[in-house]
Amino acid sequence: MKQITKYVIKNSLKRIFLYRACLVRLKLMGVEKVFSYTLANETGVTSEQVRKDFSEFSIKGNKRGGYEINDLLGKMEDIFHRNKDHNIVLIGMGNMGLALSKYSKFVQRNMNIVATFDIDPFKQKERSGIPVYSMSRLKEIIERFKVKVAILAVPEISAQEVADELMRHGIKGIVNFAPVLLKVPPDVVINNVNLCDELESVIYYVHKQLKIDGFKNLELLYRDMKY
Amino acid sequence: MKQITKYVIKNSLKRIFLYRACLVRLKLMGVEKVFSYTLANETGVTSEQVRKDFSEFSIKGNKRGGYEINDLLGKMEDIFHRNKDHNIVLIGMGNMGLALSKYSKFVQRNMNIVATFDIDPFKQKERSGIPVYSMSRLKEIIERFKVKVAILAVPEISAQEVADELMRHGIKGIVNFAPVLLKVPPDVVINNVNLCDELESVIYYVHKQLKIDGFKNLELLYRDMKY
DNA sequence: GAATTGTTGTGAAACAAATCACAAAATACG
DNA sequence: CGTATTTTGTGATTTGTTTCACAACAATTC
Ligand SMILES: NC(=O)c1ccc[n+]([C@@H]2O[C@H](COP(=O)([O-])OP(=O)(O)OC[C@H]3O[C@@H](n4cnc5c(N)ncnc54)[C@H](O)[C@@H]3O)[C@@H](O)[C@H]2O)c1
Ligand SMILES: NC(=O)c1ccc[n+]([C@@H]2O[C@H](COP(=O)([O-])OP(=O)(O)OC[C@H]3O[C@@H](n4cnc5c(N)ncnc54)[C@H](O)[C@@H]3O)[C@@H](O)[C@H]2O)c1
Repeated sequence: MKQITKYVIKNSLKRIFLYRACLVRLKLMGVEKVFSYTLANETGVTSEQVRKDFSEFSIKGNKRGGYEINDLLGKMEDIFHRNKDHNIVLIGMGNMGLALSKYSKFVQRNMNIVATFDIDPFKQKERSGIPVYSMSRLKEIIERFKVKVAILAVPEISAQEVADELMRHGIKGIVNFAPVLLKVPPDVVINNVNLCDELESVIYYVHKQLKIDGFKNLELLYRDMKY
Repeated sequence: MKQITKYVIKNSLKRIFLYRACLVRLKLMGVEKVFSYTLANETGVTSEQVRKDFSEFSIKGNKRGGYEINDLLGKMEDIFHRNKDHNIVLIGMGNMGLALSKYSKFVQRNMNIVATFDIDPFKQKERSGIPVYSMSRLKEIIERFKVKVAILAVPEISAQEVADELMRHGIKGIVNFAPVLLKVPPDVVINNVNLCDELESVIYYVHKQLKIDGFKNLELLYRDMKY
């Protein structure tokens, strides 16, 4: 049965991403050990939060000694299955698809866009090193590269239809840039990225602050801000 | 004092966005009234949640009669300050910036990218109808158009420096695509969009599901999914 | 090697969000 | 007009998350 299953990324997981980015930076700077409050300062959370998050993912440090950055990063690689490569397909080579296909950070994190697809024959040529195929080759490529995750950058109107096809071929996770809620069975993970909403919510909070500043009522403001 | 102030968009606000998108669709289909459970079904939440959210934003319906779609949309326009236009600047006309500058949905929602900026002289010409200026004209444009919100699509390394400049000229909200935590005073709203993390977390949840499926342990799975 | 210091790890407490349960209101129907 | 039905709105309850407080422990000092 297909239904709407919005996927909400847990805050603790989001924070783990922050810690990792921070650890990578510290490591580059030659640092070898961190304390929970170091990470806390760098990422804008509290040190208890850091330790609680680590405990959720069963990461242990040494009392008084803090955490070994290498150990931590190793643990996190395990958590995120980063020890192996992940093959991704990207559907829709329009403005957004093209930008994403050129984004080097994906590869740096072992996420390889192995192929991209578009319905438009004019777009079906190699672009920035990654092949652009016609939709008819979707099944073949997904199977060949054992792809489980797709990026969907097609127009709103086609998104559900394309998602259905992806799932027929075994895709289990979709990052969806189209501003629609896809209907999928509960075992498929959908992560909706809605950039209009992201921009609009900043406008919302900026306006709220401007208004509140006028009233000198800071309490309300901080209730909606999290560190 | 500059510090890290991550901005977390409230879940209730995110849901209001969902409701609105749904209402717009229903209106196009000629529907005039909705019940909380209609919206709930369409957006994958519960009907109590819909009503609680509405009550948070002091939206009232009529008992038995449900809600008038036009009323609701009007209320929401107020909430999001959509009755007036919002001028936005975009810094960094690389891959991502170019895609964003061409995105028509921003304009449809009264968010106008009035100008874009890039440090690279080769990029400083008109592109897809929007002017691309050199950074030296930032102050002038921000003041002329009373811009309060910016989109930041410059490389990681320059992000903080550019953010500082934006804030010097009065910018109060930033949608930041660079994978760094910007240090800003607490009255500035930062919304970090980290697409690597978004993709990686889908991989994370997909893997978790695959593993859990093997164990036929669904309980754990659903604890991390929210509707 | 005992006392001191600094840091982790985690139960308990406080806080926040979602769900439940139902009274109140509006409408429909006999 | 009164009874049944439907849906809202919201207190009460449950569930989830963050912060607090401190015991446990490792390292350091004397
Ligand atoms: N451009 C942006 O900055 C931006 C920002 C946020 C969200 N989005 C969303 O991302 C999606 C893509 O946006 P865009 O600006 O790249 O649009 P676009 O029109 O430039 O690109 C869409 C691409 O999808 C292809 N396509 C259409 N139907 C298809 C199908 N059935 N199968 C395969 N390919 C198909 C088209 O040929 C085109 O190349 C849209 O849903 C849009 O709302 C875009
Ligand atoms: N391309 C993507 O799909 C993608 C996805 C997610 C995040 N991002 C992030 O978005 C940002 C931009 O990515 P991109 O792929 O467009 O990179 P890019 O290199 O294509 O574009 C960056 C642009 O910023 C300009 N620039 C550099 N320094 C500047 C400065 N000090 N002031 C003004 N302009 C400056 C450059 O001239 C260039 O045009 C990066 O931080 C990247 O990590 C990109």
